[in-house]
Amino acid sequence: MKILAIDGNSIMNRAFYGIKMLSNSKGFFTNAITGFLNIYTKEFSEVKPDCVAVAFDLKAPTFRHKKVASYKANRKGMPSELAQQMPMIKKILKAMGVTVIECEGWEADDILGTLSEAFKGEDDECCIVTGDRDSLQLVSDKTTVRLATNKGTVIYDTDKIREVYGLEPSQLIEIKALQGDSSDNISGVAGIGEKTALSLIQQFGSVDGLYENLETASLTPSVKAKLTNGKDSAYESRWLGTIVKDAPIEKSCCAYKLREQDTKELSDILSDLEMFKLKEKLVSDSPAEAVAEDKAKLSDLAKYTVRELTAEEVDGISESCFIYENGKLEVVYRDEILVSEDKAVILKYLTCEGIKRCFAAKEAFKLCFENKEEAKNIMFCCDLAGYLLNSQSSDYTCENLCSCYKVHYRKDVEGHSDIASLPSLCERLEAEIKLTGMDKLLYEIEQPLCEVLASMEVDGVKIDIEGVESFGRQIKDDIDVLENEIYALAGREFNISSPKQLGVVLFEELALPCKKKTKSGYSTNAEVLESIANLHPIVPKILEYRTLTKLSSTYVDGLLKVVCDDGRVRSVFKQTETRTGRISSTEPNVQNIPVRKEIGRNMRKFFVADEGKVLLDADYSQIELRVLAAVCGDENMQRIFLEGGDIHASTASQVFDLPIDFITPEMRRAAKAVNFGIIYGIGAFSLSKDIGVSVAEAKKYIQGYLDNFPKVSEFMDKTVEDGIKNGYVTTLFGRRRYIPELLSSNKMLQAFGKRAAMNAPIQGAAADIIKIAMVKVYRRLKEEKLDARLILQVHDELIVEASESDAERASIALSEEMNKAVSLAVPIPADVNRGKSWFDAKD
DNA sequence: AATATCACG
DNA sequence: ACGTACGTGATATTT
Repeated sequence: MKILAIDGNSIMNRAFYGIKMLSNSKGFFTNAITGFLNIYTKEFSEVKPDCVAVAFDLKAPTFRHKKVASYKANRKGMPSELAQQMPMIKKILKAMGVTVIECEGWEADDILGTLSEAFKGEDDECCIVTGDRDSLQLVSDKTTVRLATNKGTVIYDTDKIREVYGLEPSQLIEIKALQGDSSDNISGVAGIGEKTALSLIQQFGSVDGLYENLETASLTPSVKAKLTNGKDSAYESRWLGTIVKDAPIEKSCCAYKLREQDTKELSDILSDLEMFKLKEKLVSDSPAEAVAEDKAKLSDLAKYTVRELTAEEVDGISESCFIYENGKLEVVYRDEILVSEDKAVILKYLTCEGIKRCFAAKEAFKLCFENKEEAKNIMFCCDLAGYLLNSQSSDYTCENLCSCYKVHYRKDVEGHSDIASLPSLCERLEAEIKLTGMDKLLYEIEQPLCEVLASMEVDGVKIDIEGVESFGRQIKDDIDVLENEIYALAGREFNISSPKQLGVVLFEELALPCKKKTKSGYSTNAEVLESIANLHPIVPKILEYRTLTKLSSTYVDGLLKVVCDDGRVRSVFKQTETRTGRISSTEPNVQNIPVRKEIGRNMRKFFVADEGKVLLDADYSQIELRVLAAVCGDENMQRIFLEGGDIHASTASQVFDLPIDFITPEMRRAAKAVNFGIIYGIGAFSLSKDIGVSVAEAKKYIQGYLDNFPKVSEFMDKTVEDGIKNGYVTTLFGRRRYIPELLSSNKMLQAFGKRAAMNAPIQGAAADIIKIAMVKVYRRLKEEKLDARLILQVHDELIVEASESDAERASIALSEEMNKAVSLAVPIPADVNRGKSWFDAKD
């Protein structure tokens, strides 16, 4: 009989620290479980054992055992992120049919020792899997130890031990007796370390042998003295370090045979933990039960037939779900799955009166717009619902949502699993949305917005390609010149874009002071370079080189790569990407086109209006601060906005207690930095860095600010408190953000969680507001039948392309709808400008 | 695939 | 003693 005996605590520990933190939507950590099961399956398939046991330490021993005293004394409580995973892994193992052994008063390695002793018969074999070198003493011709290390498993048999230590496995105990082991609270002999212990045992064979010959041995007087003094301790350590081999556990192999897997239980636990990859791996490992299970379930389920959708029957479809992707439409209606790749049929379906639920509606909206039609009666979007329910996830596929919300994923319907599962998934998500009070958010904001985004994506924005090309040529010439100047100043050629090579040139060859390091070397970011810019002429050149290459590769080349044949770029606006509720933009990202620096701002000259049209640019001013003033209820802060003054100057005036005319630009800058800092969950250190004052000074500013606006302080405290209590924080409009980091035992993560908790209701509410504004603007422009369309969104800024004749009315519509998007305790004015290019339309 | 950097709100 | 503001996406280099 061959047994696989695993040290559960040790492997969980190794997995926990070896794998980056993973947590599911509920904030439950799963990294140790994942790591453990990966190691388990790998070892199982390599060892091919007849039976398996996983041993765990059990706390709170009720009767005396030699190690009990030291056990508690020297072991720090494991972090809560790991502790919470321990009961789960035991449950999972039990469901897998694996024997879990826990024995009060004995540690896991004692259990392993006992098992290795029990499996010493002629045909027996014991493979121990652990991360703890202690267990190496158990190695014999019947027992191997498979040591889990950072670099994979290392197998120790008797020969390997001899090779590595030059000792027999059992002599490892003797080493420990002399050397000790601080992690196990074993003292050993004071002053004897690894080297000495090894040479002594190699020479004398054992602790006994050593002390018997101590008088006559040729040892240095100091070592002799240490040994004499530490004799008692050596024997005690030897006793403590010896792994027990007679723990009171079941010793017959029958007890450790794999039992039948409880597939349902296992699959439920893993779904609950949202560990879908592992579920697939483990559950499909026992096909017999899984298939039987699926068959049983199948008989209760609707049997779908699949056929082509015809144009004639479309109008008769009263209530259905659909998925439209890659030109293919799938509809589930009653007990049929209807498919079509015929554009006319698809359009007829999307524009018909029937009520529709769907997955990823944007593509369908786009198809309609491209054909001058409008999709009708799309009542529910699964992906958007899933996003609202948990914005942390990165995967809103049908299959994943089914797993998260325990909806049976219909793998049985060949090639149409997603659509076959959609009706149940919709039902489940609708209930969940209602339960969480996010109905309005979904039905009045996100879903209508989806159509707006589709329209923006279809329209795109016109690019002055020749303008970009000529700007690019100009920049590339400048880069060439700079490159040569830099090589000349450095005295050699190197890759300026490589932070690694640049670091060597600056901080070694030119011996400039290195201010900061990254984990792989010198930090060479702009902040560091600016601080040493006046120490060597090469540094400003490098900064300029960076600015220009960024412009050239990301903006000039990057933009030219994505313009369509008609000279417009069509960014993808992603609606389920950010954790705060903002939308994001890709291919190209139109939300980070340069504006702050003059040279970069030129790029905006090439985002232009089509012939006969103009661009209208409307942006909210200080929307986030206004949201803060409104939600925290601080009348003092609200009054500043109601009076319509300069918010930064006014806060400066209040915080420094000076009339507004006495506020210097310097003071205003400081107040502005504090205002931003407050929104981000401020820290004195960062503020001090930002405005260049001492940390103490920064602290005073923050304190002064919070004293002046006490409700801001209260609001932040309350938000964090709610976040800890509920696991999530919400915006004014009910949007949630789950923040599992708040419950972390890692101080850094927890601090991050607090900042995120303070920021999310502000950034999130601002995102909600502009989304509402977008829907309103979109509807208003349509209602007034204006030749004007929303084409871009940059978080607090909307850009409309309008015909010259309708520009004035569109401009009014834009400003009115943005101003009255929501009604808060403070106004939210939007400033509108117009021009032939984005550059011109800014102020 | 990860890291460093830098563009935006 | 340590790290140090929130949220994104694209690019080049290095592993």
